[in-house]
Parts: sequence; structure tokens; C-alpha cells
Amino acid sequence: MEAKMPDGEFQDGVSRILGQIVTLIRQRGYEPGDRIPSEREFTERLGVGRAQVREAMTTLESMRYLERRRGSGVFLCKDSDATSLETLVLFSQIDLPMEPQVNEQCVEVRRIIEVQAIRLACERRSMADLAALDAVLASFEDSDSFTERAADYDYAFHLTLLKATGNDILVRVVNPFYLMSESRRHSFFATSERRITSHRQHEAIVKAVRDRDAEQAERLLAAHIGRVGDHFRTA
Amino acid sequence: MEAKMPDGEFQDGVSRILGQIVTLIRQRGYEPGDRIPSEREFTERLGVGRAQVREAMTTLESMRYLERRRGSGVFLCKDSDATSLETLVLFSQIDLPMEPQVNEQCVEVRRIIEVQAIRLACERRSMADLAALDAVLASFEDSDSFTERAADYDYAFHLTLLKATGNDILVRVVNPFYLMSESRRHSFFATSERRITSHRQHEAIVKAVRDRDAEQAERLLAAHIGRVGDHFRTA
DNA sequence: ATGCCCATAGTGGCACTACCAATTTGGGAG
DNA sequence: CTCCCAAATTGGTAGTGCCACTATGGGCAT
Repeated sequence: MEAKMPDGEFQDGVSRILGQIVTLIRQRGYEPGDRIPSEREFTERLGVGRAQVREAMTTLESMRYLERRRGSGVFLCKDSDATSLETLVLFSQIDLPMEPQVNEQCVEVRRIIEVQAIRLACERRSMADLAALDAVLASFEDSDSFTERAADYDYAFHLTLLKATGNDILVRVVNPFYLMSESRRHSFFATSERRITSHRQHEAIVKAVRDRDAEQAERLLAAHIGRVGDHFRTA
Repeated sequence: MEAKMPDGEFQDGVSRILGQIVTLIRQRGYEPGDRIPSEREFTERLGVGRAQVREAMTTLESMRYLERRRGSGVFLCKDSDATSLETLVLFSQIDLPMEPQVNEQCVEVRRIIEVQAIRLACERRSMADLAALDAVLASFEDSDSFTERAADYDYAFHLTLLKATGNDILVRVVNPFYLMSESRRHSFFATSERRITSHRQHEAIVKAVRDRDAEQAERLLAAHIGRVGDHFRTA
């Protein structure tokens, strides 16, 4: 009989270990800069091999969540807001709870970036970009009936819009926000009404981009994110 | 005498392996979605333990650069622009060459985000934020003579500015760009003239934020990034 | 009492082995 | 030709031993 797990630990493999490590760190209330238990301690506490603990630590270290010092131990990173955004993606994937304010801030960042991006898209969009957007819009017809497809459709639309700026980095910056809200996006688009409303807004946005009407596009997108951004909050 | 390495491979440990793996992948010209050599192949080719190869793979997988499939092998991720920004940070740290256009795009993204952020900062900045900015400005006096300190000063200034928005996520989004241009930033600020010019601009920007003059702040910052952003390019 | 030095215990880094589990593959039975 | 199963391959897990580095603390000299 295993010990009772503190949180939802249904993941398998290293992800499970990752969750257990982070959960334990939180429960004990370590502060940034603190020394946390050694690899060997985690190994026997979690009942897994040291290699697995080290792989989990490697992931956490690459995201600047913690730092391993040879001969000393493992320490939480000093300035916690230098921690990579990817930690939030990771935490959402292994069902680790987040403070509610984080979601609001994520929506704000998305709005800042995407609203400015669409101005660039209006300037630079090529015919190929318009074709890609039309293709995504058309795919809605197929995905209307399928809830699981609707969320992917929304995701594809916004990413295609970002790609129309011609700046590949922009896509990479925004992508994590979509990844970390994936589950909530699915439940948000569960109702047909929301799907259709969102789709209509998408169509209007594409029209503005086609007409190179940056003012209109910005207005529409800001309103759209203000509404659809709700899927970041509790659904 | 060690064997001659294909690229700049002065790193130690897993970072060296990481570089060798990515370098080999590039040299062989694998496309997104392709299957790359197995862990055991890398193990004997690089002459290291399998655990080390796995740790490197773990890092690359957490950044969505590749994907490991049990029983099948290791594959490069399909859509390469879903790859995390952290890969660029990683590559810059292990001296892996990047396409020049990437740097330009990074500067553009920085400008988009920071210019909008400073508008928020003008609205929301608290007295504590102003004090923090003043403290950073004051630290320039100490760091003027020290080249290595000057780059850190610039870094601290922009991050403090971002924190004045009250949105912690913004800091995390922009931080990778500073990390990946760290070496170039150092060489850029090697000349005293650049340091002083940059500092004067910082002072003007803080004044605008203090006066809540968003228009002026935006104008100054956009010009500042346009100039200082050069440290992304070859110095 | 103070300051230095070094033995030591503990830590992460590395390498190797063995085995498990999933997948793919290909050959043989039908 | 099709289907199925056995074998080979691959990543996943586990454990061991050792090395290099670091911090600690006790003992020694001052």
C-alpha cells in the first residue's frame, strides 16, 4: 500500500515524479533560494530510481525553476519571475493548481501581444496568409458538431493569424498560453452558442485583415480576446 | 588531447552532449517529424553514458524540440514553431549558430511587448516602482566603469520597468530575449559612449513614467529599443 | 581565544548493467 | 494473400558503484 498522494497523481512516469516533487516543495513552503531535499532523499521518499529523479530535476532546471550545485545540493532559483513560462505549461499539464491572478495576467499578455500583432498582420499579410486563414475558417464547418475539434479550431485560427505577421518568434511566444489553457478551452467551447459566436467574430477579423483595416481589426480582436479569454478563468 | 569537436564545444557535462546532439541533427539535415538516431546510438557515438543522453533528451523534449516514443524511437517535433523559446536561450548558451533573421524578429517582438507594457506602467506604477527604477538608475554610477556591470544594469532597468506594470507574466515572457542576447549585450556596452547614451535615455524614460506621460514614454522606449536592440545583431 | 588546515561526510555528475514495456517488423501458418 | 505471433528494437525504470566537488567541523598551531 502506497502512501496517500497529496494531489491528483494519475500521470505516469517522469511526469508523476515531477508533480510529486513540485507538490512537496510547495507543501513544505520553501522560499526562492532555499535548499530543497537532495536527489537521494527524493529517490527513497518517492520510491523510484535516482535516474528518474534526476530527469525530473533536469526538466525543472532547464526551466529555471531550480538549480543543481555539485557538492552542495539543489536550490530553488533566486528570482522566481525569471522562471520560464514553460513551467506554467508543465504545471497545467500535470494538474498543479495555479493562483487565479496568474490567469488574468496571462489574458492581459495575450491581448497585448495579439492586438499589436494583428496590426502587423494587416500590413504584411500575403495572399497565402489569407488563403490559410480562409482554410481555417472553413474547417469550422467540419468541427462545429465536434466539441473536441472546436477548441483546436480556435487554437489554429489564432496561430494562423499570428503567422500572418511573418514573424515566427511571435508564434512561439504566444503558443505557451494556449497550451496552458487547453483543458479550459475545451470546456469553454462545449456549448454550440459560444462556438458560433466565436466563429462569427473570427470571420469579421479576417475580413478586416483582408481589407488591411488595422483599426477595425484591432478593435475586433481586443473585444474577441476579452470575451474568449474567459476560458482562462474557471469555466 | 581531446578529439577535435565539430563546433564550439567547450561546455562540460550535459550541455556538451546537448550541443553535440543538436549539432549532429543539424548536420544530417533532419526535417521536422523525422526519426533521429536512438538513445543507444548517441550513447556509443558520443562515448557517454545512456543516462546523460537521456537527460539531454529530457531537456530537448520539455522544450518541444523532439518527442520520445516508447518502442519506436526519437522524433523531431512536427510543427517546429511550437518549439519553446527556451530552445533559443539554450542554443545561445551552448554557442549554437542562429539564422540572422531570428535576431531581427526577436527585436521586433521585444519592441511590441515592451512598448505596450510601458503604457501600462504609466497607468499603474506605484511609488515603490518609481523607487525601484530610481535605485536601478543610481546603480549605473557604480557600474559605469565596469563593462561587465553595465550590461547587467541595462538588463535590470528593463526588467524593473516591466515589473512596474504589476504583471509578473510579462517579465517572464520578455526575459528569454535578454538571456539569449547576453553575450552580445556585453560586447555592445563595451564602449563608454554607448553606456552613457543608453543611461540618458533610461533617465528620460523614467521621467515620462513618473509623469504618467504614456505617449512620451512609448516614443522614447521605441527609439531606445531601436537603437539598443542592435546588440542582438552582430556587434 | 583565534585563525588556519585538513579529514570527512554529503552532494551532484557520470558510467554501466539489467530488466521491463511498448512498438514495429517480418516470417510462418492458415 | 491475409492474419497472427514471435523476435528484435526502442524507450522507461531501477539499482549500483565511483568520481569530483563542496561545506562542515574538529583539531592544531599561533
